[in-house]
Amino acid sequence: MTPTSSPVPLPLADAPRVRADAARNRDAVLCAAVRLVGDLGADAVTMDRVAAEACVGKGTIFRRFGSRAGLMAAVLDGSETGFQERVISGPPPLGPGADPLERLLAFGPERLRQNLLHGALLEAAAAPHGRSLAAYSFGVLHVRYLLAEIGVAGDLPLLASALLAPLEVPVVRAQVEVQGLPVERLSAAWTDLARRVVRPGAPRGGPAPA
Amino acid sequence: MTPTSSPVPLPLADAPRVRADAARNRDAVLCAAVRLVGDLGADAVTMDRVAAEACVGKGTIFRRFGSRAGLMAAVLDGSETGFQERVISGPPPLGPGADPLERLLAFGPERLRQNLLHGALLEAAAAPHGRSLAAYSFGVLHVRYLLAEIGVAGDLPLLASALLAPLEVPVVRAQVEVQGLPVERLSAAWTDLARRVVRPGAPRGGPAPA
DNA sequence: GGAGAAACGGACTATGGTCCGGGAATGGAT
DNA sequence: ATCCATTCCCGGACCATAGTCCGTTTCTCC
Repeated sequence: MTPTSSPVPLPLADAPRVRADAARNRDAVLCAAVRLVGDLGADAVTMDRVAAEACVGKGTIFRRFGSRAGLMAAVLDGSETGFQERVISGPPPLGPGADPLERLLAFGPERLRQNLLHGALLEAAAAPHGRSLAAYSFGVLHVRYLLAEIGVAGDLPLLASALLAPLEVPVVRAQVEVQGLPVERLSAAWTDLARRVVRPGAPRGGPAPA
Repeated sequence: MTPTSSPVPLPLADAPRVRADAARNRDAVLCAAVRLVGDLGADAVTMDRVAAEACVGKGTIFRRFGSRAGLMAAVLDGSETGFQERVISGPPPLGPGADPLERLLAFGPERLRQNLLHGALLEAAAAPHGRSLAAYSFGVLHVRYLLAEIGVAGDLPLLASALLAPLEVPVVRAQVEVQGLPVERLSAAWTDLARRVVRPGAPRGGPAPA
């Protein structure tokens, strides 16, 4: 797929040469982890199990992925990348081509669905305490861009973060799984929220801080 | 059962009589936990340490508090109760007596401060995955009430939850401790958010502007 | 004082994460 | 091509900690 004209995939400046066995093991571990997560669900997967499945020592996993969260983040990477691609270059209204407001109103429910779909995995991939940083910061960046495009004034980074916060996995999980609210209702409430935030009227909002 | 007219303070219908030693141990454990959390911080406190400090077996702690999170919730209880009292019956603008909007705008920053102050403890008190249910549902209830009082129309429970979500400990911790944003800026952004949400203009939402 | 129920406590298990001695891959020298 | 020195990696024993289990102890009520 990648149009690299070189035999080895992009040595990338002075990338410290990766030993062949290391790469092989990394792949084996990731592969085993993906399979196990698919079969048993993220929170039933233990590191020892992954190690055994990949025929690899436990230490190897931790050296390559740092922690359980790191491994889960790697497992998650595929679908998360797909999501980001759909946002960046997919068809409207999620992708470019639609009005920024439309794109925003499409983004929330889509992110919500994504969060519910991969809930366990996303939580497992969250750093010790906090959300999965990569996924989160992409969302903030995108929403912030859309808000600017729409012409919203104010502290855009924090406004974007505030719009994303109600979609966080623990929040929506509690609402859906504990309170039993239907997903459509969450979606509707979120778009309502977004419209309220975006709605013109300049409530105050000083000039955006640097 | 029969309304037992016993001399002990409020047996509460048919409360199963609590054995004296059980109560004593419970107190000892809680006391030790409070002290240790105060001295070392919530995440340096292990169950074994608490057990040793309270001169009690580890099993006893788990029987009484269910889990580490349960114990931490009990430790947290004091300050959380204090916070709720200030909201329910304290002086304005947080307490009753001020306009609902003023109360709302006071509530957010106060909750924010509370969350930053007891961040570690609040996270430790959160159930396996999710927020501390008691604190959260109180906040939702209160904000929901204020929104109704202000005359906001729409899905109030979810709107309230959406207003509270950006104040969640993991979110604000990341913003303050990782990104280094000043607390005042978070406060300002939240009140801006609240004003936007409350601002009249009926974007759509449900009918019944009460 | 005795019977029965409840609680105690610490050994035990499960799991994430660390450490370090042994060993293989790599690149250069012969 | 072979061999050697270096470097990095491997793997599983080891540790810390949350949570469970069950024989023993202690309380309560009659």
